[in-house]
Amino acid sequence: MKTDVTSIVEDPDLVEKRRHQIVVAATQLFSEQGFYKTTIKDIAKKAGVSAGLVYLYVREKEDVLLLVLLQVVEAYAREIPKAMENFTDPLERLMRAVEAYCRVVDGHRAATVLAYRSTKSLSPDRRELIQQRETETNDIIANAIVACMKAGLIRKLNVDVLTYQLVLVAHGWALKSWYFKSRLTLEEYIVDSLDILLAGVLTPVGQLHRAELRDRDARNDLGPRNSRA
Amino acid sequence: MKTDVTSIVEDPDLVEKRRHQIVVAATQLFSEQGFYKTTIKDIAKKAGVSAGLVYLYVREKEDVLLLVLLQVVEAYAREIPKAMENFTDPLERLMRAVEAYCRVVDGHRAATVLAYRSTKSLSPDRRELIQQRETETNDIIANAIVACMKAGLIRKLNVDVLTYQLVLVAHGWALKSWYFKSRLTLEEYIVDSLDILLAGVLTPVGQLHRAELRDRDARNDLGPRNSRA
Amino acid sequence: MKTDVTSIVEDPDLVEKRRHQIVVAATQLFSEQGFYKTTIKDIAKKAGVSAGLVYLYVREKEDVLLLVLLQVVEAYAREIPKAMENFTDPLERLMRAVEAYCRVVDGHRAATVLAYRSTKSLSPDRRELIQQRETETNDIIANAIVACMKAGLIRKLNVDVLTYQLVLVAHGWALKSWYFKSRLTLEEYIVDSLDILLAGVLTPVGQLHRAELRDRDARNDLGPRNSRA
Amino acid sequence: MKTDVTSIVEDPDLVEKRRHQIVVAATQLFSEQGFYKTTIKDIAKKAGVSAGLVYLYVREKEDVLLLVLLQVVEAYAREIPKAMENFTDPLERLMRAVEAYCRVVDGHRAATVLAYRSTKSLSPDRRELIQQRETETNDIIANAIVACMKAGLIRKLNVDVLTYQLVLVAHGWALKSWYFKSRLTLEEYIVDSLDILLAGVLTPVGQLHRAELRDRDARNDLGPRNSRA
DNA sequence: CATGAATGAGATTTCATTCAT
DNA sequence: AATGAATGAAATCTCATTCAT
Repeated sequence: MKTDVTSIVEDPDLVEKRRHQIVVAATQLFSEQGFYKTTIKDIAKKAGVSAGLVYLYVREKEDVLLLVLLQVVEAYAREIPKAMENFTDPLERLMRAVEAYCRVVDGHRAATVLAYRSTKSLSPDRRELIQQRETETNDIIANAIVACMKAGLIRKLNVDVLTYQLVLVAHGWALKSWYFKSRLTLEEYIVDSLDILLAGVLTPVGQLHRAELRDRDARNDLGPRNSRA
Repeated sequence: MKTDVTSIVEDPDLVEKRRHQIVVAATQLFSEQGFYKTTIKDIAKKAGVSAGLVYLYVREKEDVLLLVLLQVVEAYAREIPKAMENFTDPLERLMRAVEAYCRVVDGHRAATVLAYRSTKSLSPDRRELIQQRETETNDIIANAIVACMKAGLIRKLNVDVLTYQLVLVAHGWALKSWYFKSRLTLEEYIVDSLDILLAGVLTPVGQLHRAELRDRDARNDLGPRNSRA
Repeated sequence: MKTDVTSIVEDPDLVEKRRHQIVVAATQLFSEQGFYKTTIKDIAKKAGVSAGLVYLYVREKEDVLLLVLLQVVEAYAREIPKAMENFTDPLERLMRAVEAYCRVVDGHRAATVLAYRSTKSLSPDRRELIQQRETETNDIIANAIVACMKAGLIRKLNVDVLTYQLVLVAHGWALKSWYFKSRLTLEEYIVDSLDILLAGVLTPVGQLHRAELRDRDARNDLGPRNSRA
Repeated sequence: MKTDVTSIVEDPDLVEKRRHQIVVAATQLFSEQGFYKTTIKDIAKKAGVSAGLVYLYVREKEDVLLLVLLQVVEAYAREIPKAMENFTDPLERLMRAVEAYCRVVDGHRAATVLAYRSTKSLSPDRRELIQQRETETNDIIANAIVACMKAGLIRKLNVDVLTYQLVLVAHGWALKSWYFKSRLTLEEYIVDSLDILLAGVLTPVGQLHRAELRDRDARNDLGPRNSRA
């Protein structure tokens, strides 16, 4: 969770607060104009601080990008496990994970696209840091798939490929939002995507199990968000 | 095929030749270092010409990027129909299309990633040009899906979502090559990905039909590449 | 002893103490990295105070340099007369003066070099202040030479030139310490330098007189440091 | 003679010419205001070129300083041997060398002072380059002293110390010009300084020999510049 | 008195673009 | 058509200095 991005300022609360200001401003600007067309002065102005101040909280401009990207990948790493934690059924856990992933992406659409566009603008070590976090997130999905497989709900198949297909579902929502936005809601997108992919990978037992889950949710007023395994 | 990129030089053959030199050099450099870290001088040196010459064939640096990206999306628009043209069976056409897409992406891995990273570095009008071509390519896939649906091979579902899922399969090979390269061959990736997606979308009739296609290919020594519907 | 460098703080003892802290830190840093590469923060950190504090005792950064340089030239003005005060013989006074000069320089090697390098970094009025003190020191040497001349110990010659030659002997020890350090001790340097210069300027009477002084010192256990005229 | 300072521009004549422009402007500005207070824009303006141009001939600002300082130390290394080359008499060679040294210093007064002030502003490797050249120059003087010693003209003494005393005579003319300028001509300074130092180091034979040289010069109308051993 | 966060002016350096040759 | 030297605008980053606490 700790970054190597070091600050001249000591007070950790202040660092937190200032960095937040900077990251919020930078995320928007980077998304609109890209990393290189955004100047430190732009960021400072939008954040309501002086240009020099930025350098009290960051060593170089690239650190701002790192901070922005870390924010996203750490949102993934935080939100997805949280969405799964109250469920024990393997299939439900997998579906919750994908759903949560899509929702986090939706909440950070700009930054997700930014991650695709700008990770290579980072120096190798910073880039590795981001990719490592991303891999950790993917492992959560992969583990959920393996659990389904062990429970006989998903047929034997290449876990890496399915993992990436699910991940790309989530990322795709951000990457192609310019195309989807006028055609689908996020909920429809999630349901349709899962429909296609799960239909392709569930065993007959898995299909039955999925139908049961759907029935249970339909009986409860509570809706899927609060269901228990 | 026609670009708005105008050149001072008249002789169209020379323009063709010089632009090719420039695009080849630029593609490699943009992929390695990104658009902004690559200078016109870098490109000129790698292309074996002077910096000034570039400006005889291009009005601004961004035009070079446009030329590079056009090259990729036009490769898509050229190769995918070609891979389908000798086939009439709707399912086979769809599978050939996806396979061809993946192969073109593989042949332009660097440039495909570049498209994700750098399309936003273009001015709005140039960006639109690229996105329009991309949409055209997607339409080829979408039409193939619709054809399958009409033939009762694919069940009713959201065509846009499936289209994008298939497109993301192809792009994913480039985007995540750093992850896949050590784990899968391109062929395995294509087969596994189609396996998952088709299993999820084919109707019972479609499943049967797919099995037939597979049997036919297995009987021929020719292998799938030369089979006819 | 009085500087124009004014302080916001009233308590003179505190001013004294704080300035000492600052000067000690600054001397070392300026010597190692030069005036411009040394930041106020560097100085403050090494002095164990805050950056803001420095500005309670100094009006601008240049004042710190002035303080540092004043410290050296005032060490000259203090130490050299002290080394002469117990002697009345003109030749001995001159030799003591040069010897003392060399020793003070040795004790402030870094700051002496600094004076050569950085006096010009001062504003004109501050620079003049330093040069004036330096001239005062030189006058001490010049007067000692004139005394020897009047006593018939040194032949008629250009006093300014000899003065500067003697001064440069002292300064040279600091300026070229990178060259001398591995070849000579300070004592050897002083003896050899005086040997050369005095041999060149003493009258026959002066030569005899110098021999007498040397004999006297040799007879006393006391050694030259404590001898009386 | 060749520097590591590399230029983007190929044409060596142009490089020569531009660098000369730059060095002339920089020498004056560095001398007046010091290295750090002089901006690249100042230099460019005084040289009558654009700021960007400077960077076609130099990689960093520090390279300009290196170029300026090299110019001086190379003038030493060029002029001093030239002043000696037509003479074979060891004492005459030594005197010519010192005289030439003083004249070169006089011609580069500003840059000589700059060398004292600013050598430490160079990075270690560049600094070493300068100091090495300086040592080479000193070796010329040292060798001339040794030759006199072997010929029995100078008494046994520490060659390093005498070398530096003679070097400091030359440098002193620049370092203390603010003091000397109103009191002495360069010629008087040279004669008086040599008078003092040589009187102190010549053997009786050397003294006689020096007198002979002086007589010979006095007999010729030609004056010392054209005399032969 | 002391602190240290904040400011903002200013310097170096890069590079797209032009243009004389 | 081609070259490559020259320009000059713009961006990053540093740091002396101030000032609220």
